[in-house]
Amino acid sequence: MLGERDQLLLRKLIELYLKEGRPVGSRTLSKLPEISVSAATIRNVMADLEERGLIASPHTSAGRVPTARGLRFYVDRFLTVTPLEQEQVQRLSEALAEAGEADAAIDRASRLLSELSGMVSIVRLPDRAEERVSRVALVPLSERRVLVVLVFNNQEAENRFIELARPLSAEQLEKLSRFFNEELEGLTLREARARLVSRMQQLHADLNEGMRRFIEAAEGALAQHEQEGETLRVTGKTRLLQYEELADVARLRELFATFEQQRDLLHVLDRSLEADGVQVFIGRESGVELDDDCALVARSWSMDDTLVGALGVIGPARMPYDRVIPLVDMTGRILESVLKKPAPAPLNE
Amino acid sequence: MLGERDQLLLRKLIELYLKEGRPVGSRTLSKLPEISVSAATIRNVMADLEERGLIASPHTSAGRVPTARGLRFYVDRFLTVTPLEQEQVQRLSEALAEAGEADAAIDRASRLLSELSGMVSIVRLPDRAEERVSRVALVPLSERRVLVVLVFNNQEAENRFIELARPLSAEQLEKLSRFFNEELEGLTLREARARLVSRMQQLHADLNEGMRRFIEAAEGALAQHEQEGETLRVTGKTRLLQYEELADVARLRELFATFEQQRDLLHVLDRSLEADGVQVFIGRESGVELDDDCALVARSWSMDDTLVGALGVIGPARMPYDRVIPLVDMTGRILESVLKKPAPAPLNE
DNA sequence: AATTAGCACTCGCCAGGAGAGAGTGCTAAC
DNA sequence: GTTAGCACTCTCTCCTGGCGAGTGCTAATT
Repeated sequence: MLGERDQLLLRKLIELYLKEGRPVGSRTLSKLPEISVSAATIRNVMADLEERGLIASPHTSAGRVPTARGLRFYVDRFLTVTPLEQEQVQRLSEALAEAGEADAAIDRASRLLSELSGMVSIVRLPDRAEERVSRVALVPLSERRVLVVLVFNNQEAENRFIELARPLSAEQLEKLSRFFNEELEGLTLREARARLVSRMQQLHADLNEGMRRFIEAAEGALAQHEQEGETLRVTGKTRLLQYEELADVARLRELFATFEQQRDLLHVLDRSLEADGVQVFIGRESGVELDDDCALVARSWSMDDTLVGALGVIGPARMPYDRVIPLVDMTGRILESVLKKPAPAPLNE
Repeated sequence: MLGERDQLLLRKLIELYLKEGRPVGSRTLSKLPEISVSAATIRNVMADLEERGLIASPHTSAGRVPTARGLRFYVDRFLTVTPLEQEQVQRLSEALAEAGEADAAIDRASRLLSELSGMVSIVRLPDRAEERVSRVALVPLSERRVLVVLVFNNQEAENRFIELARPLSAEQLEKLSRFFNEELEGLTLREARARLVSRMQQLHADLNEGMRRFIEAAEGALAQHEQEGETLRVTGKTRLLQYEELADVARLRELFATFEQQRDLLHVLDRSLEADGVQVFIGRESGVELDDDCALVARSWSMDDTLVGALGVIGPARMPYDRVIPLVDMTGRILESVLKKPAPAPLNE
């Protein structure tokens, strides 16, 4: 395939390009201590590499730049990752562990991922509608107002307020509470709604007006979340402004438009769901309408041993892969461990 | 001060500028049907207006552009607002009414404000630490896991999970529940924590180990929110990319940096807290490190008759004030009405 | 046969200059 | 007080001619 020397040259070229961000010329390369051939020879090699589609020249007299394919090759063959600094690992673990709920943990993860990478982070959120209700609590607030607390997997809770047309007695509430817990436990929100509707019809005669109304209202409240349907969180868009290679308003606008779209992004993330470990998508190969000099580093994450989503960062194709890859990996790992089942850690000894 | 004709000219000049975004020349103005004097006369008037600091010319041969002061004058004296389209009002009301909790309503408000204005929206969030606990509910999830639900003002609820070192009996939980409700009702989170600490010491002897631990854990859980301290929500930053007058990466970067800072922004918003109705800050007059061709339209909003925050939009100084002002106003109004006390609307009929 | 030095060539970038277009300020006439 | 006229200024665009960087090819070298 590719000779030893050719590989070395490609490698050095890419490393230089990643560092400096400018096209690399044959003379520059020839001056490197690792390289003992002359500029002319390098030019010949470069011509070959260009033919293979690994590098390209922006114009006749501008040195060479790695193509998406070249970078891909580099990442697959040459890259050695730099282990994450202990300090960063520390920071991630603490921040995510502190967050009480899964939502909060995911939120922090995306923020930190963006901050530590200096790029945009994307996280595919688990679909709440798919999670299973483990407990329902009714908290009377006033004569006509009741708080419904939905607990999912014993890990997360959501609140819904219900306004009553007429007051309910404590016993009635008690009865309703038992009813909800018996009926809804283990169901997803979607199923729960359906169940309520069907039970209402069955039990119609046994229920009094007030309780029926309450169940109706509860059924409406369950629907609340379904619409929101935010399945992708994109954090830190504005960080992209700092990269010179993207410093062009028209291009940025396009990029941001892609983020809004979400569909494409989700699609790529889904592809990384199947694979193990960290995936790197460079340029258009991702299938996204991403600029050719953008890249996506992603990793899937699971909750309770089922895949639920993926997370990653998007930035310029010219990014420090050796640092970004372990960062994404570690964030995924930590997030997983935090979300694993009700935290088994006892609070005080 | 300013003659009738001079005012008309200033006004027309600004309207044209707002519409076209380019410097306005004397010839262009003279062609307007409302204006019957010649270009030469207009030039004389313009010289006066320039002397007063109301307009300026970017360079010798480029027509005039209103200064921040000129715009200010325009907004104060000439502006007639266009009432909001019924459809938009509808959309706002519905979206905000649907959101169950205050948090969600505020979230939607900021999103809509940004979307409908096409600019950045900023909302100063009420400080959760200042809100008063109206109810505490303990929901046992498993032997060693309890969900604590904190209800504020009967309108919002937050959840905290607590891990127990050893199981508590149902009676103990019942007792704790009563204890929390009696002790904490009407207190802010900060006060609640303090109270828990002091009561712990007083009652030390009367409590058994498990309950003491639980109270300790609860006290820790209360602290969770205090750190987050996000007091300002900025939504839709990337919309600014579409404005030509800001289409410059360096400038955008600065702007975004200002948004991150928050301190300055909060300061300006606070100024609008004191005033009634919608406030307009143009350019640097806001005191923010805002570009001179940015403006802020803001309005304070209250909850239960106490001022809690402000909301508004930031965009190019050349914005359609006649539409933006009523939009900000209406959003504030609707948000207020939605957050007013537990919604009195009965659910069915 | 592989490597290298040499050299003509190409292209982007920048400075300088010319011409067009827009708008002004001033002056003199109305 | 208003207006027409005109010289002037300034930006913008297009063109031009170096310059520097880097290439591809060829012929000489090892």
